[in-house]
Amino acid sequence: MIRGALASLLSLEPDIEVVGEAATGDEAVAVAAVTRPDVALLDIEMPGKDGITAAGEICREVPECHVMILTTFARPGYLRRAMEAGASAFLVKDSPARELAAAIRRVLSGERVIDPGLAAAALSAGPNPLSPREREVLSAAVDGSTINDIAARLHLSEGTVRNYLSSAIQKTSARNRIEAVQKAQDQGWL
Amino acid sequence: MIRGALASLLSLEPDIEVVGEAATGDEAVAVAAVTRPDVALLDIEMPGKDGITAAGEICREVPECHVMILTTFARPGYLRRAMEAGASAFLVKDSPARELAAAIRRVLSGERVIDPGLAAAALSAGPNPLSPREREVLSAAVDGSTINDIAARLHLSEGTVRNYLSSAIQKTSARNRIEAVQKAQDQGWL
DNA sequence: CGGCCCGCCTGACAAATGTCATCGCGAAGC
DNA sequence: GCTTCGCGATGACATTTGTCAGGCGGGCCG
Repeated sequence: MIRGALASLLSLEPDIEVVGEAATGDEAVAVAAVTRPDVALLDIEMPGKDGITAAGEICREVPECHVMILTTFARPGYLRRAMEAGASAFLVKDSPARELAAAIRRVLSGERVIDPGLAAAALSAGPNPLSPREREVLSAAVDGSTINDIAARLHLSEGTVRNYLSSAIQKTSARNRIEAVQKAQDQGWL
Repeated sequence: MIRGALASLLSLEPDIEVVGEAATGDEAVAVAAVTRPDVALLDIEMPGKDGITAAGEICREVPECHVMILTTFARPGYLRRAMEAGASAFLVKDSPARELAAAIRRVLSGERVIDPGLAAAALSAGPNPLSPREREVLSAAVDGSTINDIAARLHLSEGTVRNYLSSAIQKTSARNRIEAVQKAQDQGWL
């Protein structure tokens, strides 16, 4: 519904034409490859491939396309990863709707559009401190799995999983895995 | 942004006029009390007062107003509580945008609009099995607090908190508090 | 009025989780 | 070729968490 509503609204702008829509990340990449638009506007949380990896693929396969990220959550790590993937803009959904068309025009003219406060937060927070393995284990813990489940799923020993969780807990300065998961998600580290 | 976009879109319909917008639950109640609209369209997850209690208050204070809930999550418990609060419609955001105006017209003509599949799920799932105390404790556990934190915050003994959590875990047929919290939230029981 | 029942609270035990010290192994540097 | 360094893995210990078997105390029926 949201996507459709924004598309309708953007179509009303005289200088903007909506050439395609997609519900998933993979679909977005496929549609962009065919329609070769000037701008691709992506959400991050989507079924299937997430918006950031989709952004990377679109940048690679359709180099003339400016990729913009529009997301609900202003997480520093999201911004960082979006930029590394080659995005030209990073907008959060709580800015007024009028801004969207304006941002698209600015991106088309070659500018990069980023909320200054969020940029500062992303830089001051520093890069993701979690090692790949720690991220993997922490991600496997989000759904409330027990240590044994995680160990089985990742083909690790029980104790190993504990250590990774423990170090993730310390790096996030949390008191247990639940807080660690939440803080990591807040930062966009997963 | 979403609210603004939907408002713009609805304003384009010849027979619909948007008379007010609000960012929080309390604001929504206040605006409705002043503008006395035919229809109030509410989200559930909002800062401040949540949409369901706001719906109840609007129904009480502005009886001629039809309250509609538009939410991201199709949770049975949400639907149940919305209906108990007096809502006339329950829509999820993944239906197409065109449906929204149609649903508003149907509500105005006195119909109640509910997704049939969701209604079935809400009825077959039965009512919320958690006692008030269990809900309270489980809600206090969502942010990863330790048992001691919860006990202190709720002025209970440590062991008591454990028992409530334990029984909540069994009632949700989960394996630990994390799964219990997730399942309860899925059902809209918190 | 008395007993019964049920929701709420407390204490002891078992299992899981979190912490620490240590080891193995491959990559980077000399 | 060797050393050094750091990530990944393992095992033993303290703490937290989950389970269970009871204790009040207030409402409902006989």
